[in-house]
Amino acid sequence: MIKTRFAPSPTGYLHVGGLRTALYAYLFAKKEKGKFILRIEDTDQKRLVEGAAEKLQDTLRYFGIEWDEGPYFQSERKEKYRQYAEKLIESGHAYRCYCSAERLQDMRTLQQKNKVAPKYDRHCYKIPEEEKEALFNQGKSHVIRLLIPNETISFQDIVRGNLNFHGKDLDDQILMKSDGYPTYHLAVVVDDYEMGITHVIRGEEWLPSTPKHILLYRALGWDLPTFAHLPLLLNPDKSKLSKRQGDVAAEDYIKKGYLKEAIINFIAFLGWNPGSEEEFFTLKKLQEVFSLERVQKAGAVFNTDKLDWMNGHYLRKMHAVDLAIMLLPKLKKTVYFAKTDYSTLTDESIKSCEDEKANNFIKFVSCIQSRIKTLNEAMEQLRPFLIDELEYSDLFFHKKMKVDRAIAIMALEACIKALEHQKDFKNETALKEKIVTVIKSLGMKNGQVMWPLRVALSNEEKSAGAFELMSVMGKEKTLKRLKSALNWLNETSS
RNA sequence: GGCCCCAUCGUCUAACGGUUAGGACACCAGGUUUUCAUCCUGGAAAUAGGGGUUCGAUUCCCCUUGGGGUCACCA
Repeated sequence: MIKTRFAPSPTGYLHVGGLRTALYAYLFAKKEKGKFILRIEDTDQKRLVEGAAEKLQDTLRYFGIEWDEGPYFQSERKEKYRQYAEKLIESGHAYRCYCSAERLQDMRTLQQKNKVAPKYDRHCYKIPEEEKEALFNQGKSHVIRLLIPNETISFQDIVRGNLNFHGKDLDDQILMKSDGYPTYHLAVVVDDYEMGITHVIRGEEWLPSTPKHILLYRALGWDLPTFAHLPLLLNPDKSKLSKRQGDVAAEDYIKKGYLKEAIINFIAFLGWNPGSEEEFFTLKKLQEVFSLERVQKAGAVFNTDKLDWMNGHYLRKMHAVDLAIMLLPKLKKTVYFAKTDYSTLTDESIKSCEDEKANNFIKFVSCIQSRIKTLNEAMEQLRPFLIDELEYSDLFFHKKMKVDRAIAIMALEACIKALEHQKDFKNETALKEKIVTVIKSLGMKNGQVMWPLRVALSNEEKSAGAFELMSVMGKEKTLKRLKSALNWLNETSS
């Protein structure tokens, strides 16, 4: 049976690169009707972050990536690694090293000065047996190192094909640290073997250490799993995706108002494609079509332009009621929302379209639905519906549409005049007719009236349409807003 | 620096020896919506360079160049 795993170390948050690795490992397991397990690699006591393991699990679950087994914690399996390490010493594949950090540092400095690859000089391997025994009996603090044989190491990788390394280029890797914890290299091999992992799916940054793992499998007499090293996610400058150049935590994108469906869909396509021109895939559909053979070799720049577009698509496809329910808790966290008429809304009232308030709210949401790329944008565009006073800005002026202060003032004055005689504000068609007359009588272009009008009503670059806004707000509020916009235009002219 | 990996429009990618090198995002232009957005139509935009192999190379091989990863008692 196919079995994959995701094995993050709990250092704080789930990296988007990690999310993609987890996704691919999960999708592959599901596609092959196998199992996906979660293992927490917490062997570095110095880097442990409180609560990180729980957060990691929450985030994975949020995205719908559920594991069939685990989470296993490596810190709870210490004894196991120790036993295998001892076994490796007995079979001559590993040895104890008593070198101090200072000696190692000096050695490396010298090597770097001489421009040779920094590598352990096997000092402790070469010392006489009696001396080794004496050191051991003294109980001197030590590590256990893998004795790298001088031979070629070859293996197959699903995405990269046949790969060759040579032992002479490899360092005698530390397997057990002096604190009794294993290093990643020992722990990953032992666990992948004991947990029956058939496919090791991980990032390309692990490629250089894979030969060491192969050596361990061989020394322990175990069959090799299949390896698949995934291409890296990149910064715009093509370096490995890093915190420095943007948000890298999966939660950051949730916070920014991206839907999990969009994030999953987007990230699945960074390094993989289905071979067709279809591009919208749910997690479920991905489970049916994913294959490691179609994984890209080259790294992919994490460019969120496409994520924006994709998120907009998912947002537009949502039912307005669902979107409204999704937006409500976010609105409740803002400072202004509590002061509005809508502060008493609840999920239930929206869901059942209980009263006028709920219905209005849903209407607001559907007005802006086609104009938003993220939930955070939705919050911006909802403001003009909810609050009374807008704080205007130079948004009124639009070069391309030839709207300057004078034009805006003229347009708004005429609109106010025309609308003052309008009784029925519910009827958008009637409102439209009124404004058309205004445009004609002024002899202006459509945009020269429509732009300042919509800005006066919404104060947003993108927002619900002018007629939608007027009909939702009603006469009194519409005129009040237009007048205050006119005031602003007059007052700020100088 | 040693070792390793990679290389198609700005970005994500398709084309597993024969295509006018396709799609998507972003960008630009036009249309619909008498506005912004949505939506529709169109446009500009790529096989890093040089050698082979072949009747024919984006595709296979080699070299160069470029980029990246990795070389810890971190994962």
